[in-house]
Amino acid sequence: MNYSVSEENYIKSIYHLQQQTATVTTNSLANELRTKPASVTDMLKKLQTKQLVEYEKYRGFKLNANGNKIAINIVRRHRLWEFFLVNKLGFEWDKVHEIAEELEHVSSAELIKRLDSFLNFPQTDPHGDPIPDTNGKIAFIKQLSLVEITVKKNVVVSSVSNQSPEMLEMLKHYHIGIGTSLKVTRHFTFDGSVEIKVSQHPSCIISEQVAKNIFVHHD
Amino acid sequence: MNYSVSEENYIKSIYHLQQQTATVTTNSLANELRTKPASVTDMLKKLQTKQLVEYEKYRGFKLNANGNKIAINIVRRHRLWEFFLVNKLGFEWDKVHEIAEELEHVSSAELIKRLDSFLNFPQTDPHGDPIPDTNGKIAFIKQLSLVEITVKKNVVVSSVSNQSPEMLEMLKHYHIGIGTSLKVTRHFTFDGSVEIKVSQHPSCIISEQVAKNIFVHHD
DNA sequence: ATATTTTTTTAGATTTGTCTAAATTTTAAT
DNA sequence: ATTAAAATTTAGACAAATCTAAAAAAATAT
Repeated sequence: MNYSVSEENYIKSIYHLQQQTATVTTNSLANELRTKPASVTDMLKKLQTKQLVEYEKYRGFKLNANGNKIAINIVRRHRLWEFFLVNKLGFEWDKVHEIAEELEHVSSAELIKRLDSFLNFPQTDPHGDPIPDTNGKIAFIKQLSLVEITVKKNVVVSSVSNQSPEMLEMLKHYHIGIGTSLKVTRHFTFDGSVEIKVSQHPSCIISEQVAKNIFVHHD
Repeated sequence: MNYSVSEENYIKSIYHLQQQTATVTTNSLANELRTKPASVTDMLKKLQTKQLVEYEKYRGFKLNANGNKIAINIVRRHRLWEFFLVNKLGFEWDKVHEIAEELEHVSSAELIKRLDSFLNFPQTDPHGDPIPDTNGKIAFIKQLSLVEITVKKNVVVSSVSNQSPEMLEMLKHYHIGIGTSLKVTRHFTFDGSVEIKVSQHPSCIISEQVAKNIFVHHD
């Protein structure tokens, strides 16, 4: 089965919202897709007849197994393209989302298979999010944000949850990117800020607001 | 200005048909786009109000300067993607058209700029067709088909006008691809077939029907 | 030159995805 | 437990792109 760009966007958005709340509401989806609740209701009926969602009037909805599989495949395409854009075309990671949003809808499975191979089967996208494999399996990486890390352990930045240009600017300033090794040297309880040490650079202090968005794993 | 996928497909098809006949008819365009003449008339009115075509009722139509610029840009995108698919992802050249047909509508100019640079500013696509530059300039390559070539001159295959899998199969058998050096050793006047010599391979004879589709330039 | 055929356009309908405004249902508040 | 507020759905409309069938114009054949 093939789905329209619009259908795919709905499926993907439901998938993303489900990561936070098991059941998605009409309003939250309308908000995510920058459309109107009435449009969501219309599309949801369609996705229901296509057997992609479980939907009960006034009760919210969630993807069924079938819908989930399709969502994960879209995520896979999206993240592979993001990897391509950053690592082959040299885009900054805050510029690729919009373009990958378009590329992800190109429908050839053979294309994605070859792209994956060309990129050498990457495990994560430029933001550190895992790329689902062909079977839809998503590698789970136990990650903790900088505010949760015990001091003096060596950790590697694995993802950043806020992907705005403003965040990128800060990270550049702190010399932090995906894969950067660092160490938390101190937690300040007053405002929750943390002191970190990135090798080759002097220690610096980052606010709790920023630290919360930086996820790391032990190396 | 941004154009819909459908509009872009119309613009591109008009452009291609114009290569053969200066003025394009409703029927020929409907045929090219596998749609109905009535749909063509509808869209043509739209393209006229958008100032992309010169259109006179019952009289056929052609792209104006503006429409032409847009068409060439679409062709540029299409051919760059074809080059990528063949030379980076390893697709056979007869498999890439359909996929490039989708990729060409991805709208980021920055993407194409970087893709071009990543591919090292290729001059021609995998079928030997020239890739328009950023300004829409298309390198003109004087090409002659094998039936028009004088014997014993070294020539290089620059394009093949029939891009069917059947043709690709034949070309493989003859060890011919874009860039292949060869020499016409004889013309047979009886059926128009030609004998050629590809270095490292024994001479062989190809039918006029095939030879007509193989274009070469002197090296 | 007139009739026939072909091509093109118009008129009206259809599908997809969206919207506004009104109605309905659920949730929260007193 | 009612009432007020919020969320959701329905009803009906609209734009884009397409279609069929009929009408109009142009090309052609006699």
